[in-house]
Amino acid sequence: MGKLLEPTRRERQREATYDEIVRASRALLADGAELSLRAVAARMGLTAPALYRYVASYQELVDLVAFEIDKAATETFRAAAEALPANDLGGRLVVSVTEFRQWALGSPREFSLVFANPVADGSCVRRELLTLASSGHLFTDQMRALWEADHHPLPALEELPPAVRGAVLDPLIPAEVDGLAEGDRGIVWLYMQGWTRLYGVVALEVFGHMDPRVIESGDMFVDVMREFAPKLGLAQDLDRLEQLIRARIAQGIGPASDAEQPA
Amino acid sequence: MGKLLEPTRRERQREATYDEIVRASRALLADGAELSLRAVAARMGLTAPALYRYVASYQELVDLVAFEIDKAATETFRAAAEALPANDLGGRLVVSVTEFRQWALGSPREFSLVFANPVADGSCVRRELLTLASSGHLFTDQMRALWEADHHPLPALEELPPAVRGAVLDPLIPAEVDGLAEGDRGIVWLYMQGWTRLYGVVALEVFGHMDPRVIESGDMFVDVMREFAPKLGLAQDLDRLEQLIRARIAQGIGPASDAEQPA
DNA sequence: CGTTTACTGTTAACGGCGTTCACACAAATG
DNA sequence: CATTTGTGTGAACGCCGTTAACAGTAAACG
Repeated sequence: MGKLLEPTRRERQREATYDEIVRASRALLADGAELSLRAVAARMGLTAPALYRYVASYQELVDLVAFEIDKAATETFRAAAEALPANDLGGRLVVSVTEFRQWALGSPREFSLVFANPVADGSCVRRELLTLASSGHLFTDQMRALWEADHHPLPALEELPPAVRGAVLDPLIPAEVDGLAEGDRGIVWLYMQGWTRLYGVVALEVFGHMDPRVIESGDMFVDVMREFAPKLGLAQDLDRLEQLIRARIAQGIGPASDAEQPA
Repeated sequence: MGKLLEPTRRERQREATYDEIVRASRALLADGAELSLRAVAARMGLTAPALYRYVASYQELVDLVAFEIDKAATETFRAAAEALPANDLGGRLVVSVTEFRQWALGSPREFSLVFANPVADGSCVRRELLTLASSGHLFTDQMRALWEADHHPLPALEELPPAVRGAVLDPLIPAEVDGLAEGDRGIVWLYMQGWTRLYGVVALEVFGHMDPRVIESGDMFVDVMREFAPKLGLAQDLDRLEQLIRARIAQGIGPASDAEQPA
């Protein structure tokens, strides 16, 4: 395995084709069309069977596209955070998850692809996708930075149920735990709790199983954030954080208004 | 429109066919197969176009089946509640939602059909479905009974954000608010909060976007319940309620073990 | 250099899907 | 009785994922 350098011409070409597959797929979704092998192929100017040189099945295409969509969306969440001062870690986290919500509401098909795509049994490969989710890493990194700055109280390991203790010691979720003392692994449980709360509101809102007026105002989202933030040592910041959320919500749904580089 | 009595022979026949459509659809899902017009028709011994005499489109079939599945599942949630004394309203609620979780984990396709089926724009018809959800009515009825028994504190109307105030005064969710003073409409906001929390854990678990060990143990579900129960005046009952949850979880996934009448 | 190999694309075809249309037949209606 | 209404069929259209056999072109090798 000694070909680290110099990707051959063919390899570059192949990589470019993968990129084009992803671009065509995203364009399809953005146009409101269904994601299908045939449609992607047609958009690329080739026939459906050709795509089988790159993905083994439709599901694999979905996984590929979902991964890349999550990755690209995460960059917008990160950008939103970086509009705030580097020392406002609470604000950065809150702004990122709010951007996540706005993205989800504006891109429901994409959200479903990434986050409502049953991982079911797919034992090996799809489990990795869970651990590799870009957005997950962003949020957990932000939560960790927050804790390392103020060392707010964490759930104690010995208070956690056995299964949770096992899960936080050997995490299967997208979280970086290197250099984290075992005694501080309670923070991983906070990751999971936070993600559960966040996912709940956003999924419910995206699927429309909630009063439209509450979706439109974002009040349930704010409510969930206010309830969870104190666990991250942000109790005294609640009102300011709510203002940050509402300011972003007021800008409307979808990407903040910054487009992507076309080429 | 004066034919209230005596459903004609044809009407009875038609109703029976609808029943058979639902039965065939549920059998299909239970067999792990996909729900499709052709498969349902084949299972009934007829051809696909014939189904268009009963549903206008595939989506309408899905809506019909989803509604009936929710209705049937709700009866098992209710049955679980009624295994407890009539005065243990907190226990009944907790046991019902636990049954809901176990059902969801054991019937992921059915859960997705009912609760992850984007309601999106379908302005008129599908909105009604939201309001008619049987499970929703069960849970909100139980929460209301709980409040009427002990009058635990409710969020005050004037503290609620304007959009929420509007939503609780004229609710679009499956909740019975007749005979509920306007000043007590804060309970509707509790409905929404509770449903959001519950939906979050369960959907995340069903879609597998959570550490499998935490799903298996049910610890996140327990955590969410413990966090929310105090809002229903159940703070002093937490440990007992957790025992109820864990007892049911220990019985395993799926319907408690009581089958349905084969007819 | 030429030859062989590997890669990338094609066309044709299979079975399945939702959906439409023209048509046949039985049952209720007058 | 004749007529309308309801309920089914068969054929067809255009999608879909997927497979198989085949062509051409670029890289790799002797």
